[in-house]
Amino acid sequence: MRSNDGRTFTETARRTQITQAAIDVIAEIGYAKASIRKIAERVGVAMSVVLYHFASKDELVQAIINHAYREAIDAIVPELELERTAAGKLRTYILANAFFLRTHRTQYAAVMDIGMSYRTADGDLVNSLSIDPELMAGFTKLDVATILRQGQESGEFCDFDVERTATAIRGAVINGPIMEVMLNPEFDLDGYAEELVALFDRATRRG
Amino acid sequence: MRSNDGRTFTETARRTQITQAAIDVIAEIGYAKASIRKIAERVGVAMSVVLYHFASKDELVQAIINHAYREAIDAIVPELELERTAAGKLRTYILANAFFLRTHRTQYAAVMDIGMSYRTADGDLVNSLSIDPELMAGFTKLDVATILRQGQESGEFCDFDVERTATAIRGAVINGPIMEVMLNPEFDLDGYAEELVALFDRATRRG
Amino acid sequence: MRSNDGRTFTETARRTQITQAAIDVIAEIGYAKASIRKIAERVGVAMSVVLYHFASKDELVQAIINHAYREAIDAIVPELELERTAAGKLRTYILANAFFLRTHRTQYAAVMDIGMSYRTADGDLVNSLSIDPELMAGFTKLDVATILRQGQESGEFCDFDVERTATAIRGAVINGPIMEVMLNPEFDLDGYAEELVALFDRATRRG
Amino acid sequence: MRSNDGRTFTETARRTQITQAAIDVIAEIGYAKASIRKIAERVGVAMSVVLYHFASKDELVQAIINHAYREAIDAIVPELELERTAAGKLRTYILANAFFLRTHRTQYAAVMDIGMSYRTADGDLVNSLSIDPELMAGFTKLDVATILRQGQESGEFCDFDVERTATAIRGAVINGPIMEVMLNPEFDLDGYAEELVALFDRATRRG
DNA sequence: AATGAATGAGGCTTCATTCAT
DNA sequence: AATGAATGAAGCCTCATTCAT
Repeated sequence: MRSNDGRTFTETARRTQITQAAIDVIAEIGYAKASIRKIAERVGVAMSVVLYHFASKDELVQAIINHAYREAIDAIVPELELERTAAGKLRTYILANAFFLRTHRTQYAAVMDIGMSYRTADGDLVNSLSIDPELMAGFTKLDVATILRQGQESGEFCDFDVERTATAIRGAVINGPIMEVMLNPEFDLDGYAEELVALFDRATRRG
Repeated sequence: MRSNDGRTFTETARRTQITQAAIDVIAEIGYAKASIRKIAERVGVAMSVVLYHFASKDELVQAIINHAYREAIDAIVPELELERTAAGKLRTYILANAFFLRTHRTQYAAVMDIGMSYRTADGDLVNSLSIDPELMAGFTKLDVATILRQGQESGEFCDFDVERTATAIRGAVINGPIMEVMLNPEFDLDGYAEELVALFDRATRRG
Repeated sequence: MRSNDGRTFTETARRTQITQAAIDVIAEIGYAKASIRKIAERVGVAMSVVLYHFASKDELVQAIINHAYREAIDAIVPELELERTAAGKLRTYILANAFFLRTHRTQYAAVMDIGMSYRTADGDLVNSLSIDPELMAGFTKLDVATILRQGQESGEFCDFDVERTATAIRGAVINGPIMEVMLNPEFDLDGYAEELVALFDRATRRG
Repeated sequence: MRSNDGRTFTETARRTQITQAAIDVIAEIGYAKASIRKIAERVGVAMSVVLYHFASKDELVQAIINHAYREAIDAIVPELELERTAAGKLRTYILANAFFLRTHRTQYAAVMDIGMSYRTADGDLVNSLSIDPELMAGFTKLDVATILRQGQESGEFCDFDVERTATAIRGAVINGPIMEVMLNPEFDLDGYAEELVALFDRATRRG
């Protein structure tokens, strides 16, 4: 019996299960120490089972990344599309990211860790890992630069460099709190998000 | 002939040399693949020389962190102390950090990588690594929260939560561009810094 | 419907198909790397199909050997039987072997590779693999020693030790060119065979 | 304390010891099953010791090949150089090879096995393994084609194709008996060699 | 102060084989 | 007749660390 991708139902289930376990393990002990053996132990199967379902550790990492991106897109993009104004979208972008980060802490941590640690055999960084192309479409909709551009075109936002400001927002909305949360799990993400909404409203609104 | 810490000059020189080599290697191939042997090769000595000077890899990592922090403090704190106003200090904080990041890219990359990857044998994160206590003093002076607090007390800055805003600024000034620079070495840090100065001026100034 | 050995036609066909695929794969990547999975992929079936038809890898190897020997016997023995004189048989032995080697290069390569590489779990060499007894009869007819003996009895050949000379001829006719052909696929087997015919004629003829 | 090649005496001794053990193990159980672990066990050290002295299994294989070739050259070439006539050299070539094969059975077997079994990661055969260039000189002197050419030029030998006849001689002198000896360790190599001397004398001499 | 040698633990991966369907 | 899933054993290799010199 086969589902899509030419994969059995069992196969799909196992892959998901392993991917989730991998995320948990990486979040807990870090990518560097998250061996295939430990991931298998978390699932409760032999190590070779993991390699039966994922041809290599690289392929598992890729699955994790795709899984995480897909969930983020599924959680955040619909929220964004409820908003009409750029200001509303920016506000939602910040709040939805914070909410997602709070509810998917381990996933975020795992992806960030992979992002810093993972290198191919050649030593290249992770963006060489091919992201599932169909994700790319949704991915673009997650891009805050698009929101900023819309806001400038509509006259809602004041004058600033879109790309650079987008980097700044990503830094404040994503990269900063990730670190914070890793070091201090008590960090109040929702309060932080509200502060950010106000901050970037002051920083972007016209007049 | 002995310098401080009961270390001879030679000893101190070798330690610095090894620390630098380690930083370069980590920045180049990532912490995960930066073995003691490769670091030793970069210096041009036998692997055991590294372990002669650093009792364990943990101790070397600690030295790297202290080295990096010390250089950052030495580079940025004096700049900050030239400024009187909180707005001036915030501006300088942003610009000096950007300049330091540009001139110490490998160091930054190495520290970030360690920050995400490094765990003690127990699985604890890197902040469990004891930071040289004498650094702590200077370290506090690097804290942007202090600047923000001063600005609110002096009435230069508008009303916002100091700690949260500090996290946001660190995210935009440090965490964000680090990622950006690692993935795209051409990223224009100076232009980015100028944009940030304007952005956070709009976001923090009273009125 | 059953053919001999209590095997259905389908069964026999699959076995032949798998045996052939195995030969090709072994010739291509070597016995050491020719895993059951790769052989199954060549056939286009699941790995377990191979083990459904051959109880173990040992059994598959045995089938390969028998298959190869049978083909060699079928190709060469009839040629030999057309000849009456020992000299004619020797000549034919050399030419037919060369022709067979040229047209069954992969098979030869596979069998040679197995001959050197294959050991049972106990470490024993391949001749411990039971050769299909019915092959033995034909096999004897392939033996050059028989030809030499006939030639000495008939007075065609001069005086030499039969067994030793047979080993020499096999070395020059089979073992040598196999190596040569593996390392240099352009090697002109037919020209070589003609040279051998002349050489062993000079070496064996009376007077 | 260092000997040539920038290697310690201990290092050189260990390398030799490991190379010898590897040859024995390969001859005994075949290259395919001769794992680094088993070789280490034969020496009586930990597996990682082997990899401390040889960066990879490839490097060990290369050392084995070079070792075997060097010994063959050292044993046979001086014998050849004592002879003046081509016929004498051919006779010596055959006898010296047989003697060497008898006294270095395991080495021969190991090299042959590697020759058939060894593939690089790309699947290429062993001649891609770089042979120590300084060996090449002596190696050429081992080539029977050179002897045949000399014999034709001097008029000792009759007319035949040099390259093809050389292949035939190698087949009868080396490849054939190797197989024979592997399958039947009692095979009388010296008797065989004498037969070969006579055989190839008949086959090559003028008139 | 430096270093060569050795080692055990662990990492990823391949493989033949078993079993339920 | 075929196959997907699972698995343990083994393979090569990297690494931090210890020790004698």
